[in-house]
Amino acid sequence: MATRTVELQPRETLVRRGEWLEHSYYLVEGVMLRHLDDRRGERQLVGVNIAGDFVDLHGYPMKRLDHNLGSLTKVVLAEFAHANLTKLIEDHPHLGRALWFSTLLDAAQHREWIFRLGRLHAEGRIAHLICELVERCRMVDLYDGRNLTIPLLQRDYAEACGITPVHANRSFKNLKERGILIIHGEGRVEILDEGQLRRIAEFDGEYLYGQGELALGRLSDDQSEAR
Amino acid sequence: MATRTVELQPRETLVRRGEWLEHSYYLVEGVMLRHLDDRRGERQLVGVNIAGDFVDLHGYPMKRLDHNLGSLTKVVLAEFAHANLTKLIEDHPHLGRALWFSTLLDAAQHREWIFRLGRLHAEGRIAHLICELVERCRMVDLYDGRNLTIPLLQRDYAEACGITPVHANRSFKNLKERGILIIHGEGRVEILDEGQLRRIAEFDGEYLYGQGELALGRLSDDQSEAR
DNA sequence: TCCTTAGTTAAACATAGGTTGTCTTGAAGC
DNA sequence: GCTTCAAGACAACCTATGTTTAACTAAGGA
Repeated sequence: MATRTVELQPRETLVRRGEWLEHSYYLVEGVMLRHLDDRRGERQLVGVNIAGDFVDLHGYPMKRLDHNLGSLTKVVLAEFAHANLTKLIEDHPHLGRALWFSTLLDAAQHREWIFRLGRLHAEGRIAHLICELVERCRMVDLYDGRNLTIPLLQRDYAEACGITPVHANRSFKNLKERGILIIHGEGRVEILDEGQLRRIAEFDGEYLYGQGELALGRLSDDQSEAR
Repeated sequence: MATRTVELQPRETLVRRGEWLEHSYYLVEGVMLRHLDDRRGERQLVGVNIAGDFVDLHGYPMKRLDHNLGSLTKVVLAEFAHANLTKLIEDHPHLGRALWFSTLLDAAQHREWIFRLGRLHAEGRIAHLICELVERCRMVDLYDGRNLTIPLLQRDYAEACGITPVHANRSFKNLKERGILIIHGEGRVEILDEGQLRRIAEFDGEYLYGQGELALGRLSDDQSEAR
């Protein structure tokens, strides 16, 4: 059903805030970042997408995006025309609900990001973000049990956590001294003590709705579940 | 189509995180708050709902909520059974998209809350929240051009903005001294200089999708728009 | 080899915001 | 009338985080 495949180099922009859309994109491979900019041009990340995410499906009912969307790594995207989605949903209402559900996962993640920024200190915020990414990578078999291989720079962690790069650096240093994790070059993060990591993050992965739901990645398995 | 009407007294809980749901509620009158709790029981607000909002429609595709939902004021709710929504959507796919859209408005607001917490200082955060509430009240004719009449306490502003009540108090004092707004008792906020308020909030109301969209409040007007 | 650049590390200092405690006010109850 | 309580105001002090600047490292190009 995809109309075509699109590829982006690292750190390219796919959609800008306010743009009107007639297609949505499914992320086949790579990592993408969603962000808002403040008046001085500083970015606030509002989401990270990995392979298997429908990155701007909300652009289908909303018709334009309220944030910017770009690649972190080299990415491969499958493009879907909104007109085709409309037809699909009218023919298969349960698929419509599955797509709806997948956009609500974003909202649930957003709420957890609000919690992270509002209630946690720098180390907890970084820990929480890493817990989320580990958990989501685990769900799609991109986690080897020890290394998170999403090539975010310390600057990116700072932009996600509402802190400065300098302070992100201080925090990573503390986390390393406490034996919790080590950030290596090229953005590889080695998790040494996931239990403690989750504790300081006050992390509870329920909001990722990992089990028994209409997860998009397993769409084909659960048509029986619908209705 | 509503199965029944539900009323709550101020500061009562309607749904708790993790609860399984078979109904969703449309807020007919009053104000509701959505929040997550940290380990010590401190609350982080993740949303404010006013009359005209479908407060937990995302509980329909998701089947359970990842956050708590309660009343701020006395509220009147209309209850909709999920089974009825399913039938409605299958019979009227464009209504399905309108409902989907309304849950995506939440997500857009969440993103702006992330921005607020990540990029703004205390005064800007409070200003941003007030701008959002003013704008949303204006959209449903609940704003008189000068007074925001949502009875949030300074404590509530603090819980929404990720600061302490003491610091919220300091910030309100500064905003008053700068001639921007005055918070009166019982949560009435008098806006003195909306232009400056929006400036320090870096506020741009685009994300509320106020015009020309499938706003739920005008569902009946725009069936022509659908499809 | 040298230079450049991006990313990171680090120290010194400045400030926003947290914490604690005290005081005032007004409403609710007796 | 008196208490009690919640909300708010405000001051003193402390800590987390921001800011600035500079140094260090690794990769890549000339």
